[in-house]
Amino acid sequence: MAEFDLQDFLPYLLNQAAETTSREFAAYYRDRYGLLRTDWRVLFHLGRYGGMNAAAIAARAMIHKTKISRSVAKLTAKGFVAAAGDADDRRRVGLSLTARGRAAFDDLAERARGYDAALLRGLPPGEARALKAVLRRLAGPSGADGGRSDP
Amino acid sequence: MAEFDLQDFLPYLLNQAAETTSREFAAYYRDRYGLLRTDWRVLFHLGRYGGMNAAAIAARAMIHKTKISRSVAKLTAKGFVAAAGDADDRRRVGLSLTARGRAAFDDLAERARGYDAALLRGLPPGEARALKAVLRRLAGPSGADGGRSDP
DNA sequence: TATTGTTATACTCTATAACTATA
DNA sequence: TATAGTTATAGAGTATAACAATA
Repeated sequence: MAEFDLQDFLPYLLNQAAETTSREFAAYYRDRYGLLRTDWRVLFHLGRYGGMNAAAIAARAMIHKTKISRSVAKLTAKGFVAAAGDADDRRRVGLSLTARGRAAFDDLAERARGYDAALLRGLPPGEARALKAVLRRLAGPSGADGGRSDP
Repeated sequence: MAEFDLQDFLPYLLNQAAETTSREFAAYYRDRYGLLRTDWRVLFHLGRYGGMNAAAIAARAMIHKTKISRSVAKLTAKGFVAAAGDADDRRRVGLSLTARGRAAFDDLAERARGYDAALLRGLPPGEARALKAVLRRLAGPSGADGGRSDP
């Protein structure tokens, strides 16, 4: 490594790659369904894993509960998500997709899969898997050293 | 690939990895020098490549000129950057680091290098290089297919 | 007292249009 | 007319504190 460049700095590279690769897909769910990033993630979790409450989404998706609260309100207003009271603990709200939400999820999940494949086109399958494994490690609860807690 | 998960979606993985790996370093330049992300990138470019005008930074660093304008104003107010008029074209402003800016750059560049190395600790050097090469390709001016232009 | 979910608030990041002063 | 840089504004993303309702 001769001279250290911004193009050699992993956080910068990751940020640029994340921005570039997100742009087109984000434009799709925005233009087609009026969703923002958190909305799409919440919708995805409910579609992929079935009904759950806000805390469960928060734990699975690493999204703060305040963001989930706002996304759920929006998704409910759009008719994508239905809320049901929990008889055992009335603080909890069971969330699930409506038929319309399910249709949006089916469309978006299929497109996400195709979009992902297109991004990785040209990489041997083994390298693609290795890349994702490294990214999962980097995305884990630590920076260059110690742990971090969800604020 | 059995069931497609958000953890398998490259834009999501990249975003999470970028967030996690940026956090600690961003906290450092924020707490130590009162800088934001764009400020650090502008400072880095001036330190790494020498004096240049705003348009040159914009071209090299993929930062929009409006962001550069604000960062330069801030870096100048902090005494990190000095501006000099261009006799040939008085619209242009030659930017360069002051001694204080140079000291901050030296510190931050060294830390960036060490931070980067720490993030990649555990990866064989060849894999680290391959990772960065893939990220540079993904960060390039295309998403899953066509090109994009700097708005 | 603690937990689930909401509301309020602020800061950061990005995008765009409109402007100025020069050319 | 076109370009270098500035200012204004809005939207999107993130982080925290404080709250109501319930446990």
